[in-house]
Amino acid sequence: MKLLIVEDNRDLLDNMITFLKREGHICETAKDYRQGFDKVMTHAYDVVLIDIMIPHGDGLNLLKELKSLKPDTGTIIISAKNSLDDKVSGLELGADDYLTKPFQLPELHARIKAVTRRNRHNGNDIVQVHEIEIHTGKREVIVDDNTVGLTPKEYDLLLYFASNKNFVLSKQTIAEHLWGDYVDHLENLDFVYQHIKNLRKKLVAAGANDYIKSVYSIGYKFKV
Amino acid sequence: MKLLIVEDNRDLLDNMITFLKREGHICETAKDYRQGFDKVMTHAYDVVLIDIMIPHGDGLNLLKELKSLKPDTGTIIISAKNSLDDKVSGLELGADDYLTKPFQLPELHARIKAVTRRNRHNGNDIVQVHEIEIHTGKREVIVDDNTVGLTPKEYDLLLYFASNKNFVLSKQTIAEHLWGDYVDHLENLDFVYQHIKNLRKKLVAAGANDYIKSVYSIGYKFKV
DNA sequence: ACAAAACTTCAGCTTTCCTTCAGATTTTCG
DNA sequence: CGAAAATCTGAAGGAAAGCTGAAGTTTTGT
Repeated sequence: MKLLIVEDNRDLLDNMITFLKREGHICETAKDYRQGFDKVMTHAYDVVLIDIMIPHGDGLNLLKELKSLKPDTGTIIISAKNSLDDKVSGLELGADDYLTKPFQLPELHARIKAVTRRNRHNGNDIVQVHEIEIHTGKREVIVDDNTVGLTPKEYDLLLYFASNKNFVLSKQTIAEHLWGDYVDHLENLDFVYQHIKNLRKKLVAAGANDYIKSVYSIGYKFKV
Repeated sequence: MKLLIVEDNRDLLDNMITFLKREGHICETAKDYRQGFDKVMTHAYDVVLIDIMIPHGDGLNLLKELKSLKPDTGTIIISAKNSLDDKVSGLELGADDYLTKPFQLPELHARIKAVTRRNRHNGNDIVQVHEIEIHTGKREVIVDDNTVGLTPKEYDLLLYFASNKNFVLSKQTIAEHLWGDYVDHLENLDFVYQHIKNLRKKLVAAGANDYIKSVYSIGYKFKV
């Protein structure tokens, strides 16, 4: 999952990044309103975490702008104060959840998952494509009652495919979703082949159809 | 899709080209006002990306000239400043969209697609010509509920025809659109015949009429 | 600190697509 | 009608993209 964290407290930011990366997320960061605004306007994230108290403007403003332009982006407000006012205005402005500092990182993670579940998968924990079940809560994939042992990258890849059924995804887009923006500067995206191959092999071995179709010179399509 | 990028920052330009080529687009470039003006006046593009801050003149001027001469060319303004003035004047002068540096390349791509969708296809993702449906998002062509397996060139060719129904397109113009402006220096454009032939054959085999009419000594017309 | 798992790189192989070539067919125009 | 130019066609060669197994590197977990 691709996240943006708008937070100026360096220590907290580092903690969050370390933790969330370990959980398998791609993390981008912004340290103030301006950076946050730029990133938010120019890129798609699954969830944006916004600290209300950030330099150069109000986090609530950023939230408002984000929600008006990209209403289906998940948003979580983070605030130092436990003030009811902030909470109410945050949720009124369209935040999907609200977290008060200090918080436990697993709690944050749980909320991120909950928000995307509500936003992307119609409140459903399980993404199902015919015989393939993706349990997003447990990060587990099941085909015909057998769990398929996927590596993190393979899992992300499958979930990304399943969330974009029947659309052509360029190798570029796929790489960006799984590795982050830095792949733009790479001249070689061949490593994608490996994960496609391994994912295909495991799914087929588990008894699923090979829904991953290659689209010559562009990328792949998860065709159902 | 055929794009022109007017941008003097070499690094940014290279990044954009790499990315957009990977997405299957033909990219032409101009590094200043003069080059941009020449290219724009002498060739046809689906979308022109213009950096406002370019040598030898104002990007907004170029935009104005382009829009007055070829109003249906898609245009996206790129600006380093996050100034409202630029944005307003850019959009007032007829730009179809506006992007602030720094931007993420997928965002750029999304906007290019959005602009052409609005400009060329009446805001529709599906281009339909009688029994032929071109699903631009899925990169899929369907005739009578059967998908037609087209190669990249064939697909581009068909989409180009379908976007220019009933207009005579010269072989030269077609070649420029599919291969880029470098075909100007070629004395032999015979390879176009092949793709026309293959496209015709596949469409007819799928049960469609042969809308591609040859216009002797000129080129072709997609007649509906 | 070690072993296991995951990721990346590399080199060779297969497939798909594009271009070239040579010859046949059609169109135009004197 | 006949010749020249343009177009069409099938087949072959070459180029590019995709696939794969194995080796090397990094990361993870104990």
